[in-house]
Amino acid sequence: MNQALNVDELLLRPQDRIRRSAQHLFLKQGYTATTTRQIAEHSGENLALLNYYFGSKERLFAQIMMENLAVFMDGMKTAFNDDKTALEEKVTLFVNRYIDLLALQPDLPLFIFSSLRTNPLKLSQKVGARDVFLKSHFTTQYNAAVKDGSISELPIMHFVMNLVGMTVFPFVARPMLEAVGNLAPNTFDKMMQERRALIPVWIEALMNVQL
Amino acid sequence: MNQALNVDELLLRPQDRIRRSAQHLFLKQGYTATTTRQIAEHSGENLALLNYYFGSKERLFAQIMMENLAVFMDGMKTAFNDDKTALEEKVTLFVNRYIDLLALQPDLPLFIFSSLRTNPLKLSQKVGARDVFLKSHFTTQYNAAVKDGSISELPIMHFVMNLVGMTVFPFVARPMLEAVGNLAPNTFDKMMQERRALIPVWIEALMNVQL
DNA sequence: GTCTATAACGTGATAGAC
DNA sequence: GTCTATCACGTTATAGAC
Repeated sequence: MNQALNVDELLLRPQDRIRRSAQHLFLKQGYTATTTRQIAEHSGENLALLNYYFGSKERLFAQIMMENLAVFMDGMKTAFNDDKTALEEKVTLFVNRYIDLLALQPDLPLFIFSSLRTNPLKLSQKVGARDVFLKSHFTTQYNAAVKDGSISELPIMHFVMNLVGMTVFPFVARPMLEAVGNLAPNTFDKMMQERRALIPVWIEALMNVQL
Repeated sequence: MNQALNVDELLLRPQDRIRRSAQHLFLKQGYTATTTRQIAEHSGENLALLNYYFGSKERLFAQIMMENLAVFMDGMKTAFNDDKTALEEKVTLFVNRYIDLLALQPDLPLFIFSSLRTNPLKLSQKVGARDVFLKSHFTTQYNAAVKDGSISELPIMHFVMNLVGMTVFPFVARPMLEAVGNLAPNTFDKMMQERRALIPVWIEALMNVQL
């Protein structure tokens, strides 16, 4: 009974263990600060298998990077493309989905933004990202609401900056926020739970501000 | 007249040129991705001088890091500690100051947040950061305004998350925002200029939201 | 597929001449 | 103070045995 491995662990192939360790280390430390030796040791696999399965460190990173970008984008996709929900419901869906995701993967946003800065995506991949948002049901609804005057006139990108900023930014700036606010260990997580209810109310207020 | 160096450049000592190049490269690439050889070459100085003047790459980085953290914090300090201005004016000061700063140094926030994640500051330095905010005139004003009911009741850290999120976050997420919004090259900068006037109005609306 | 051993190179740092 | 030359080591990647 001192068997530490569970069924999942036993079923994992070497390439999956390597991928999982790469995911963990790249997100925590970034590309250059993570060595192939660290990944091999952390995964319990042989160093040479990394190149056998993935070709190179760079190709392994690209795979991890794209998987995570897809996960990050998927939060937008599912919240913004349901054509049965109203604008306000989509905002609530978005906020809850991202706070769920980032509670489990708090390093995800900083990893994505850092990686995008040094390693900008090719146009083809950007186009995917663009369609997820600009061609979403959300965008259609938003622009229609502006036009019929039910919300104030404001370019949708300002709206997105506010929504994503209020939801995602705290996870990026967490150490600084905890320092300047002298927050106790659990306080940050509690505040993010409070923000599930707060952000939608704030966003609605912003949509009605007279500019 | 084909002399490219100006007076400033001529007056710079070797240690200053190294520091300046380190500043440039560390902010763009981060600690591990920047080599001492890159810094030496970029500065036009000899590689050995880096260790002669700064002891090690790590000590050079610590110096750059603390200078930049001080610059970043100073934006908060000056905006929040003038005891002659009202709450709303302090918000406007804060927004303008950070948009000015980050227009010149767009990589600063990502550098700070990445560095703080992997290299958390010691308590003594955090205490400095804490006092800058928690003991500021702004905090006193805010808490008084909550108490007398002139703004809605909300822990000040939620307020800060919103203010800093709306102002600083776009610079962190810029590549992603440009991709999802399909923004033309100059559009981002124009939007940030628009936000100088928008954010204070939004913040005031948030302060009056009934929760 | 998996391993050991090693190649080929880049890194931070320093000894020692000037 | 400034330079060249070099050390000692860690890095990614691969050849070749099993």
